[in-house]
Amino acid sequence: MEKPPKVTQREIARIAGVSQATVSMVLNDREYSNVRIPEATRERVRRAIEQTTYVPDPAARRLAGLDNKILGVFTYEAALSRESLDFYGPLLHGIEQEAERLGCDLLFFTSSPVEDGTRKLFHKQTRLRLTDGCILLGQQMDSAELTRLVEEGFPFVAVGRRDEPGVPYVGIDYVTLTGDIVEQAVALGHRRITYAHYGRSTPAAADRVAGLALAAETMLVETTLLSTADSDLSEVAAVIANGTDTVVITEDVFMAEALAVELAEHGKAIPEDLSLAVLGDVEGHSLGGRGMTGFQLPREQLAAEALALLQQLIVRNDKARAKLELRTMIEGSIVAGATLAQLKESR
Amino acid sequence: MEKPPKVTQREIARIAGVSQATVSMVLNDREYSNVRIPEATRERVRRAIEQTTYVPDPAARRLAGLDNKILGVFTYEAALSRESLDFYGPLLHGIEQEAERLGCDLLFFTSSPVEDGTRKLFHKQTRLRLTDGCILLGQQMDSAELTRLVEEGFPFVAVGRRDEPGVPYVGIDYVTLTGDIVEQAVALGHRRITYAHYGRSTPAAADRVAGLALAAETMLVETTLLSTADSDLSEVAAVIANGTDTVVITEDVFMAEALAVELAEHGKAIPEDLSLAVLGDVEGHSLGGRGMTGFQLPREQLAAEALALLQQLIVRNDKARAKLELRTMIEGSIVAGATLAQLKESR
DNA sequence: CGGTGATGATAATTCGGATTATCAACATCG
DNA sequence: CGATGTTGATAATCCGAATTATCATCACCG
Repeated sequence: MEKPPKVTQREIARIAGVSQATVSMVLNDREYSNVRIPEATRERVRRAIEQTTYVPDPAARRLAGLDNKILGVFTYEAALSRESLDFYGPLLHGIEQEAERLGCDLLFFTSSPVEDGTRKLFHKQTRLRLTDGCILLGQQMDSAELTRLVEEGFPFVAVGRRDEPGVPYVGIDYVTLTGDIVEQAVALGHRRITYAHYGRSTPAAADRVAGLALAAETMLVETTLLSTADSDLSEVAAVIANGTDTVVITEDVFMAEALAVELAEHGKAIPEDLSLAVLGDVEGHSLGGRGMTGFQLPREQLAAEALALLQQLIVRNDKARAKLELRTMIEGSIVAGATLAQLKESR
Repeated sequence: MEKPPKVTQREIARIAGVSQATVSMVLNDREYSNVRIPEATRERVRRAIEQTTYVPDPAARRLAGLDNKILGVFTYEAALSRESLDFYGPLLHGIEQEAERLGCDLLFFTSSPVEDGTRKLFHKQTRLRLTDGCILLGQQMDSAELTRLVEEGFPFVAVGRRDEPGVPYVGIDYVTLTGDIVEQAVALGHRRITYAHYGRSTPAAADRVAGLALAAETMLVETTLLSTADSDLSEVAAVIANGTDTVVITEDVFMAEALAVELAEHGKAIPEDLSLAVLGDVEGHSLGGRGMTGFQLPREQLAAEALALLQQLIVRNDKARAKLELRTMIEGSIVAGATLAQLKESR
């Protein structure tokens, strides 16, 4: 009751009548330069281990330079709260599944200190180095931190496209998806589109704007950009209601829902008076019983691929690593929905 | 680009012109037996650290016997899948919040091998020892593993009441809650109750049965127990429909929903023909627009208290630890709902 | 019988940081 | 002036496992 004397290799060695080094070699089943251990001895060691409750100390293994089979999961804000789970849930699920497949444990950096509303990856007591590598999730990634990770050669993968050079990532191709939505709007007769967005400067947000601009140019569509960073949502709604654009595209489903309410107050019904599409995942959301037009994003796959890439970065040596494709874009798909409708001739 | 030579205390020492030992002592701001370090030297070391990107290696710290500020989270099945999240979500949220408060990271043992459908805590490569202590979640806890943890003196806390001696836990008082439900039924005129359960042998399941028995005896109520382990749900429904009991209590909300469907086929409406109550959390669930009668369980608080207790087990020395209350029961509350109704006189 | 390999296994070292045991240098006291 | 502190800081160890350097032993060969 008083002493839980932990079992070490030394203890195993004593029992089996061999040296600690022998125990280590049997355990890892390795053949070093000129070391040979006959089956008889190996067996003796194995039996000694079975007699006890020996488990290798992961800290010691790590210190000695071995893999730990621990992958870090860093989120720039709390990931497990009810609200965050909407976004992080599928990602975490994908990560958990893939980690299970790889035989890795997951370390969540919940202790990271919060500065300016976002967690800092590097701090005086970061347990980052305990992991073999790390997955980064969140919109608020800090460029300086990413760059430092690259410089230090620490294995990591960002979920979401990033601009910083050398940063490995797996992202979603919003440019193409956005183009597809515009194409659909055009096919339904629309020529004037308003994009209501948050005015964020993340790569994903930039890609949507870029996709929109590209599609507008190709398909001769006029676009109006309204940012809720400049004016609040009711103002945005007023501008739309008084304008002549026939389609409203929003950055995500939450803005779509809020905007629809505002527009209704201006007497604009969707999709009768105005079509609506969302440049984000719309699964499980609907507007007045109508399915929303938007994206279906393979978040679980996204996360799983990120983890798989991370694993590759960890296990491959430098040469093999150089050949890896560090940046992957994944295709999402369009959810037709019913909020983007044929343009009425009546105009 | 080729060499990320990690910064160690030795390197800091070289820069500051002191010994590694001095660096360590400055970092931990400790005063050993007869060691004194003047402010001037401390400052020199601190500046050297600021010049570099030094961060202590957690593996080395751990090996040297210090706290790691890492708490383990062990679940007996995958916790982050969409279905599991129903149950684990609030618990994990509570854990995350409390961990953040305590400044601890969380290690999820996703690599634990699955045997007989449930994960094993102990295996040849368990990273358990990397953590300062561990939280156990899930219905399927393995008695042998719990006992071994107790024997080894490893700090841990189970979420949910356990029978094994010496196991610290934080659980929900199902006995009292169940009694309250019965009391309510009696107040509404009911005297004959059927309890439909899964026939599990977990402590929580046993507590519900015990609470029911206790209440039945006190309040002179007749109870019938039906287990879906013995017969399937439609049979259970048939027995209930043909019987004379006026209240059905189910073990959880899922069984309640399924049973309600079956009962409807027998022409029994709830609560007109039969009252229904659930011995589990009913938040967010309803039956044909009617709120369910059942429990509201403070899952987040439960998890947070478990983590707080774990932290106490870790930081206190043996003596102080002996005085700790290792077993805590938390009170949930009753959700009145509308599926448990006044008994019609017409009988 | 001395030399040369192959065998089997161990002692010694490393990893990075914490802690203990020791020591040098200088001050103070009687 | 020598004994005794006091200050300041270092060398040496330890933690547990991985790996390298070395060393016995015995067999076989010429």
